[in-house]
Amino acid sequence: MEAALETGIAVCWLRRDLRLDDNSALYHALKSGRQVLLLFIFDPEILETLPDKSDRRVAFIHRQLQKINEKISQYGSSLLVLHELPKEAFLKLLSNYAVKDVFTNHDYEPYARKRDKEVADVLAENGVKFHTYKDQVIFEKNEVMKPDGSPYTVFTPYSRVWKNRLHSEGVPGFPSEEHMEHLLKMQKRNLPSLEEMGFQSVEDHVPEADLSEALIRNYSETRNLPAISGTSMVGVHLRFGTISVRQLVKKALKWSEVWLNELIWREFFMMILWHFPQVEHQNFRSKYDRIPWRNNEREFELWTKGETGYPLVDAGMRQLDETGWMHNRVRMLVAGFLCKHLLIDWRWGEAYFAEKLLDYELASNNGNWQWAAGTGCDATPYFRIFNPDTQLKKFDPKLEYVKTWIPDFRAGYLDPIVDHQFARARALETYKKALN
DNA sequence: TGGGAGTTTCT
DNA sequence: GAAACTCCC
Repeated sequence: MEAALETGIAVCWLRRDLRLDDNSALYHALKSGRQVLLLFIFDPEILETLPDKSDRRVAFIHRQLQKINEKISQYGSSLLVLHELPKEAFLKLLSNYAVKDVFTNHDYEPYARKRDKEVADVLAENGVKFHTYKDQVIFEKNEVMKPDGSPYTVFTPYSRVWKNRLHSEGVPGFPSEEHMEHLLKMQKRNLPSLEEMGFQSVEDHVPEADLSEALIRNYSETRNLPAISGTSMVGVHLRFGTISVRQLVKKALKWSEVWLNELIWREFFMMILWHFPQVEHQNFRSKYDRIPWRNNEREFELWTKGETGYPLVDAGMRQLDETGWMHNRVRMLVAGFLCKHLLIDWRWGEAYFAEKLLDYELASNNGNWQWAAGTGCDATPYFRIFNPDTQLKKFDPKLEYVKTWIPDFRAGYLDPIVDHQFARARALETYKKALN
């Protein structure tokens, strides 16, 4: 390749693709003909929004970067980890290295789009080429659209087109792991410590993803039972890119249509956020702006603490607080309970989940909260209101899950903070009046 | 990827 | 009296 004759290096900027295998941007960087410097930037603008300085996600990222650094030291290279605003980090980088190209993978969130635009401008001003790639999804942006060119806002037709397109195109691979010899040779550097960045190291104990054939095949049967380990726990790994979504889709195609649909829901909500970035703060359906949320702070606090008096709701909220994870069936129940039984704005619940969930992902969290509140696209209708006791009988009849997270649970338990029948009637009345 | 309430049907 | 069905929210 001609580029190999020139002097100057390439930079591969990792963000939420923290892996060395099947990484699209890394693959293209390593094949560019230049030596590749691997870079990660801890963005203070993001870190300062995290209220908990023992945040498990920061610890998880830090640990993953250490693993990557260890791994590439075997190739005589090192990860460079900076802790400053990305724009400034790049200016510093350009003054220390003869950078000719920067490679990175697309990030679709509103803040990331703004950040990447700024970095692209800085690089352009300095004559550096900025190459960006699709990596975290199978189909992005405008790739799955209605025949008239507008974005889908209903899941089922979207998923149909998504699947057709996948079958005709297949799943691409980017075997970056086969080209590691093109990493820039340099002395191994240490990462800034968590403490230096204002955080504390914590046990993150992120569960390993279970990608076994048996689990994925049984997923459609076991996924609704919170007492069973019937879910794959891939959320956090997809969030930070420690697993390639392409590898997951290959397994889904072989073993489970239902599990594949969950992966498509993820892309559906990412597509929605791309085309309708205002949903980050606003109802997808503006008609729902008229709902007079009660927003009772005391009730919200009881909800967060898992003291609503409804066992399955409380067990879920306690699991979330203690582990940073909640079973999906229970997520739907607690979200519906907050919005409908308590008439608290979905944004409050969304913000709480964003703070607590290890697998927090803006597009999915927002999409699913708006789904539960009825304010979103393809959302659950306002009159569909979960009965927390019925859900308990259906999905945890032996109280196994409940007793795991509420060890002192007894038949009496707490008095419900609100009577189901009363709350149901109130929600129907409130929504109906607002939507008329 | 509901549930409540009323009605009919099965036992 | 439980289970199935139906209409409505």
